[in-house]
Amino acid sequence: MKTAENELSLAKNARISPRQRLLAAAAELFYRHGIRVVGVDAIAEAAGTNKMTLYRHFASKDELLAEYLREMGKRGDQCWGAYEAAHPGDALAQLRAWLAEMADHLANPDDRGCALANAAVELPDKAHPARRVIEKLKLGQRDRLAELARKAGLSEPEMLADELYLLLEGARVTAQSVGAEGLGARLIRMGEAMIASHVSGKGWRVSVRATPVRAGNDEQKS
Amino acid sequence: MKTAENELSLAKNARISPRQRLLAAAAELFYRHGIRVVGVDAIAEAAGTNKMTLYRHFASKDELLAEYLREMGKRGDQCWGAYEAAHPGDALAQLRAWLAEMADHLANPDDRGCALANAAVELPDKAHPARRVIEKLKLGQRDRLAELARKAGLSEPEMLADELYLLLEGARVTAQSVGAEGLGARLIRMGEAMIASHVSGKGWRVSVRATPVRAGNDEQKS
DNA sequence: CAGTGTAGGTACTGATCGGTAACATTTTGT
DNA sequence: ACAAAATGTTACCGATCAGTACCTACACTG
Repeated sequence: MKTAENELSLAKNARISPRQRLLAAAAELFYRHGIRVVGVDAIAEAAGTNKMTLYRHFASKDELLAEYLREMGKRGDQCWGAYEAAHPGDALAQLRAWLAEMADHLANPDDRGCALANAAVELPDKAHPARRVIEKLKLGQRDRLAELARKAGLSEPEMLADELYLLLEGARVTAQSVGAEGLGARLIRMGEAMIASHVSGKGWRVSVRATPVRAGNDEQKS
Repeated sequence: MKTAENELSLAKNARISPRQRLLAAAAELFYRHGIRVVGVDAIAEAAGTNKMTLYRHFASKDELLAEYLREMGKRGDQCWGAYEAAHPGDALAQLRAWLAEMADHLANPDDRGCALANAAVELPDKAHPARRVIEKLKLGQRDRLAELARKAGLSEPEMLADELYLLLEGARVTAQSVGAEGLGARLIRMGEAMIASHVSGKGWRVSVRATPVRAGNDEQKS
């Protein structure tokens, strides 16, 4: 169904290597429908090719999955690069840009949360090779946050990174299970408060001014 | 493997109705291994019965799944009852007991996070009947938090409930994707700080003291 | 032109899935 | 004791799964 646009976007017509088409199709399907529910046939068909070509480029579905996860990690890295480009040298602004974009993602009804976290939920076997990829990438994301917090001169950067990270993960998973009603605004408010509590002084023992206190309109959309 | 105890706990020997045995087995397997990966045959076998009996009690796997989710909701309710019993009338203590127990769950290596959230991740189709169950139960949990916060006389109880809820969800999902290393302590620290910021005054514009002021036994169990 | 490697296509394996039919057996209520 | 209900057993259905064998078509390189 609706293969029309897919045919145009990533079918063989385009001069893109089958491998990349397969990866793009796998990313789309894995993220949208889940890992276990998507079969290799469906991926090959969505990529405008067939199963044999898939198995010529990837040793197994698990390896394709690992590649997909690595790709998602790279995609996240590119986002960080964009923040760096938008606010060169201003680590704090980059951090806040990240927060704003994450809140934006929440509002998107097509968003299915974090691909890595979802994959971890679908792969309970901790010995699964993809789990190592997930762990590495997730720790990398947290380290990015910590590095940014450190560059911004915030106190206890690792602690702040953990706080922001937990907050974001909670928001993303909550958006999936109960919906994203006004969650973006709440995420920003809480995240800004966390950042503010680390601007100076140490730890939580500091007065926190979250959002501009203007009462009344705390539910504004992005 | 290790069917010995299972045989004793939920096989037909025990005078438990097949329906309850099936539900218990489904809960165990769904939670431990995931929803899509566990087949009805495996559930029936783990319950010491067979597929036909399963289908005589549940119209479909989806309905069994919905019942399983409702059961998890009930189980959570019983926890709340325990907090109420442990700290009768003291809503704040109940809230903190909840936080401590959640932190405890994180440390358990067998913990697989929130069954409802995991199910939501495995069921991307928002029209799936189980999604309504998940949403209702999740909102119920949040409302419990808000009610407790209100009873404890904390400011902006709904806001605090959201904060604690996001924090907990983030911690649980993070424990699954990257591990629970020292996460329980961090959860308690952040949660206590959130609660403290609502003890008086309104919103974030209040001085926050993270760790409970009364030094000594802030780690007390339920 | 010949040779080589990549891609597409078809058909297959063996296993498992959710769900059902038909029948035998056990438990239960009275 | 007897009938009715609940449970157990086996076999089956159509669909789908991950993965493979085998062959053909094309494009590039010499």
